[in-house]
Amino acid sequence: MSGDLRVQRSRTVVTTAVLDLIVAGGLGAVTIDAVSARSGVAKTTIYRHWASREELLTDVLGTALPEQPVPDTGTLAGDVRALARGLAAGLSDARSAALLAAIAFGDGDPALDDVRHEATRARHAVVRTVVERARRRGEGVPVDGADGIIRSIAGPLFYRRFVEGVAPTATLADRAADRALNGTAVAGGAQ
Amino acid sequence: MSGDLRVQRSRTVVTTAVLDLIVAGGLGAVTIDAVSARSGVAKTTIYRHWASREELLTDVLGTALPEQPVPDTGTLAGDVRALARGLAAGLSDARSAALLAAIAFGDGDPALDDVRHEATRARHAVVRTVVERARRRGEGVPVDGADGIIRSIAGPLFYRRFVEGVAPTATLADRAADRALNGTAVAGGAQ
DNA sequence: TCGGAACGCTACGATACCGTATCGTAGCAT
DNA sequence: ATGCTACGATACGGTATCGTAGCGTTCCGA
Repeated sequence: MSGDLRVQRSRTVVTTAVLDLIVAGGLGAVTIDAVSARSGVAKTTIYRHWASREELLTDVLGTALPEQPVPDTGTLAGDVRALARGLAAGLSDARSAALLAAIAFGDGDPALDDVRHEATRARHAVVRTVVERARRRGEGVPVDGADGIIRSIAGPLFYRRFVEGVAPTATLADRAADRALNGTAVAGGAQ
Repeated sequence: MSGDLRVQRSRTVVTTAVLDLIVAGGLGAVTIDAVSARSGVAKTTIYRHWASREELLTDVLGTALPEQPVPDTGTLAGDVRALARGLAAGLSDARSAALLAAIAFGDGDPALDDVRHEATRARHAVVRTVVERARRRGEGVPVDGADGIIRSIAGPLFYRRFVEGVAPTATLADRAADRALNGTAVAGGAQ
């Protein structure tokens, strides 16, 4: 019924070009003309598949970030450290770092806020899972819970990457994980 | 020699308009036409004082952030907590928050990198001063030093404000300060 | 094979922005 | 009072962007 290879090809090629442009120059670099030039797909064809630039960006931002595997090391400390290292690795890769920046900060266009927030929420869900599991095991958890851990990990790593302009190392990730768990009182556990 | 009130007035009115626009819509909202419309100063006059949009933004970003007072509570913990609370307060004010975002993240235009980095360095200097003073007192200091503290404070607070979209509270600041100092091994102190 | 769908190309109209030119007006200093 | 300087208004050339129209070409599917 709808197995036209041309359609599939156009969509994937355009999507890839959008990601490339985000990596190269952020969301602002994603103009339809630039996408057309980079992908080799005619501008008219792009508009045949997406009604507007906003819809194209929404589509890409909502689907481009791969599923985050949930670590299961047996302890909250181990899981949190794994998550921190995973994020540091992601931020060290130009492609995923640019995508994370686009999702986390946007470009000031409120039209993308919904997708961005949804994608952010999905990223955070992994941490919530890990914390919830630790609670069920009876482990102690920081008083500010998963949100506190999220900010204590993503905060410093994002700051390193996007303000200081340097890719965070595994050592930095470990320090962030360390602080996330040991910096404030724990509660709810058998300690 | 150069006490023309008209010049002074034009410059201040334009500068204020630029700040207003940054608050309202980020660096991207600062177009010369918008500045002219908002300030009531003719576009030609703006160009008589600043050679280009870039020069105008450089000027404003370089001078708009007020000097940060250096806390001196007698202990590193007290000083760090004061700094964290100060930053949280700054991020809770729409005006300074927008300015901090502009300085920290920019808008992708590399032409502003120099000012932004210089302004960031100036902000960080306060933390370095506090840490250096603690070292001279013989206090223990986290192994990753002032940079680690900076990231552990600014990271979570920035994340709260610019990713989660919520103004950080004093409680959040205290937790960040707590984690910044207690999360990782200390060194150099008499303990 | 052949009809319809998808595609590419080019050219638009409509904005928005930068930075400049022109020209007349208003205010400052002396 | 008068000359110099700053200012305002308007218009302009140039570029970039969005999104659309027209038209011919290519390819998929039945």
